[in-house]
Amino acid sequence: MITTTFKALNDDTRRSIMELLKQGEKSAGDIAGEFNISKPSISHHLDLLKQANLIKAKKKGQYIYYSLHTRSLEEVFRWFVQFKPDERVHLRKPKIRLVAS
Amino acid sequence: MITTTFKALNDDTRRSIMELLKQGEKSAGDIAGEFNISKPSISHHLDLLKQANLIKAKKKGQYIYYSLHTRSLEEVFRWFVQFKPDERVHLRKPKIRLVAS
DNA sequence: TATCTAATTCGATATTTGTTGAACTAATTA
DNA sequence: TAATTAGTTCAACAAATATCGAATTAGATA
Repeated sequence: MITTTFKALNDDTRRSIMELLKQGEKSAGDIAGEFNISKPSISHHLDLLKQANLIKAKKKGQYIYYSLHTRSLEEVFRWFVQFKPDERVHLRKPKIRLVAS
Repeated sequence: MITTTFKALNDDTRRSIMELLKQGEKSAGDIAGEFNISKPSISHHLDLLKQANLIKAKKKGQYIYYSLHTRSLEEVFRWFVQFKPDERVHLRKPKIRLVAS
């Protein structure tokens, strides 16, 4: 649901979490350590991002590692494209591309 | 501010208004007529979209016409691109393009 | 001028959202 | 087994948000 995705992205902390995860997977505690916010609050943010399929969780022992899962970003991407009809946008990497400009 | 843009986009009615305006400029009353929501509420939504530079207003007599103003969509677009590094995305239409796939 | 229409602003309200400390679950370690 | 650690869930609360009817502003028209 695109509503869920937009809701998840409508928060500074959550967008920062996503940018943080560009570095690779991180445990919930590591993520919480980067913000001046309580762990329950971070846990809640992670839950909303997970609900929106923007991140995924993998449990390892007593740790839970979170990483980017940008599948649903494509959906939002597509939503934006409708407003920019004169621009060519590739959502998928083409097999062969020859571009001259 | 990207925060303002994400906030503006985080609402079904406002996203619908944007899609409606793809047809061209419409007066506030015309827009309100498309939704089962009071005019004050629509007026508020239009204000938030305007604050985010997603639409612009032009007064003509006693009417106010709203139309798309997708400049700030580019900013959000760019925000998304950072999460899709292996895909080529053109925000601007290139002068010449030869593509084979 | 008085009236009508288009749209916004105001004031109030119900709902949603972000936040916290405390309690809880599950895995590790002494 | 008892204690520790990582993380979530719970309950409560403050702030933000969407909504509405009423009041207000501004332009058009009789």
